[in-house]
Amino acid sequence: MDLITKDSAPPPNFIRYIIEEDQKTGRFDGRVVTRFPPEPNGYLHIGHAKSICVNFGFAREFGGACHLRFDDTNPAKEEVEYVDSIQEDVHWLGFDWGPHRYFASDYFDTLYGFAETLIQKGKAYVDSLSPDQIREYRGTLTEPGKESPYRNRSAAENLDLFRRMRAGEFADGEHVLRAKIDMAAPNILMRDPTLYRIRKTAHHRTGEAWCIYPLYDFTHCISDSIERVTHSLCTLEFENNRELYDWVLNQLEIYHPQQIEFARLNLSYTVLSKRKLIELVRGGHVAGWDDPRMPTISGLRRRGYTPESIRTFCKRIGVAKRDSMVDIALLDYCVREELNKRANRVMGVLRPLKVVIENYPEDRTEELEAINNPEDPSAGARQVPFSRELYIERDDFMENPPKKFFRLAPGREVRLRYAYFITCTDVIKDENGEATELRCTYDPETKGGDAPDGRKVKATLHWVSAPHALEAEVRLFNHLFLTENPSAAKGEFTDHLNPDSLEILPDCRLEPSLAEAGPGERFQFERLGYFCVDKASAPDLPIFNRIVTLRDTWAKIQKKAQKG
RNA sequence: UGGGGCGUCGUCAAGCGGUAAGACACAGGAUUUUGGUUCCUGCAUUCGGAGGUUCGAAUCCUCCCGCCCCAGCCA
Repeated sequence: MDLITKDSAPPPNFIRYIIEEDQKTGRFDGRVVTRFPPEPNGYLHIGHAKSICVNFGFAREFGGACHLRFDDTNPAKEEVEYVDSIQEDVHWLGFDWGPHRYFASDYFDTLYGFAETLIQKGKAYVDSLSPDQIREYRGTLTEPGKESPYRNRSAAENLDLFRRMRAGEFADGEHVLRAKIDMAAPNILMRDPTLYRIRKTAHHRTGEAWCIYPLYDFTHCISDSIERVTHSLCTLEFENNRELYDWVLNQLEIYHPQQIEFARLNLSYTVLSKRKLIELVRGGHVAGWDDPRMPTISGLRRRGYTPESIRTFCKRIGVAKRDSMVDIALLDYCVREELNKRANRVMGVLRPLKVVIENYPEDRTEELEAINNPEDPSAGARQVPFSRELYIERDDFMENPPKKFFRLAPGREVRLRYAYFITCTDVIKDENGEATELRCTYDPETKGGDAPDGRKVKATLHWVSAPHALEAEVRLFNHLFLTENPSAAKGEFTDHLNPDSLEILPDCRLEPSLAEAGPGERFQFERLGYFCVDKASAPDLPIFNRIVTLRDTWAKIQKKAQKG
């Protein structure tokens, strides 16, 4: 089912205005070509999802194309593992680049040729300063830099040196190729930026073919040009690079796309920088890139988020130039919204409390009908077994209930969903005074959940028949960080990790129909939240991940009461 | 103190000279065999600040203030 086409039109934003204007004036011959250019040096996260939705979204909206291009110009950091995961994630999100999959490394020959062109035009030179010297010569934010003594080598000498760089005659760092622009430029990026460096490192695609590699500013604009990209959409931190982007293409006098910058996504209670994400993985703070607490696409996928909900989220946050921090509650809302319509309901008890119905026959089992999804009549109904011994949620019983607690308590009558009204008659406790078992009676007249005499109860509880229950492990996830913006907080961002971000409940009891559920299947556990069968789940040890809780008014009331 | 950007509700975000959309969050209420869903209702006399132009300004001008980015042979 392609839900993408059903997505309603996104709200207006400044980039659409630009594209619409270009369409009107016939700029780029009415074409719209965008690109998503990840460097294969890490896993994609929800910040990338925004960029993917923006780029593929505009392409689709205007009947154009969006290229997937791997920006693989730094062999030291890049690996095939990452290109595989990136492709999987983009597809999973629901986007298709069709035949347009490219690698910057495919352009190495062309790039090299353009570099020689620049040299011949006197617009690039081989510099032999050390990295430290280059830094010193660059000047500072307020002081101009000074020119390298090698800046005025002849074109012939530069060409010779550059060819010998390529031939491997020099060691790493001995020479670089630099653009000859202006060492006094107020934009530091224009102070003779480095175009090529020597790196005697094997590349994941080109192997040993090269020992010099082009840098981003030289590669990106030319790659866009080669691919006839029209609108090169990137994040705000590249605003300073635009001047250089334009400079290179102007010197080369080749096709010239327009670079447009928008704000990257920041999400509360998590981090979205590759460096920090890598640190979480390598530091063992999470179980891996696809740990369900991670904001990576693979983490969200394993957790149970749907691609549709992530797309909806990206549409709702909009596209603008303002630095912002989006409330993660909006992401929660987007999944709930979708799963409410799509997920079948089921009953599962996370923290079991035994209940014995004293007046219910010991040898009896009834099959009760339960509706699969009240939001979707076509989802039908199922049978759920009921018997004398049940489990209910510990939180659904209180011996000394406060004012607004409507659930089970001594002497109180409540409804068991789709079953009967029961009344608690006795509480059996352990030596610590902890309730271990409830003795109850049921009213046979209330089968199905309605009392013929019209009497009401204030609560309906979920339950599972003890002898029929499926034992399972359930993993609850909470915010990875305790603070809204860990990157801005004092100390190391890892100081702010939430010690309770993962809670494993090893002894849960679920209704038997769940035995059929396979990895990736999602359900609403009534009154609790949405859950997804984990990829490591097995018949002998079913594992469910909590995607997100249901909205919980009772929890709010409790919190308010606590604050007093 | 150089250059490039950005400042509209708690959080995102429309608005582009005609008198502040929408969403999330939050707060009430109704319906409910999920304290879920759904449904109502409320929530910026004001757009970083101060001046100015105009019949009229969030939108135009001036000055000021605040925040972000740039000194990798990373992207």
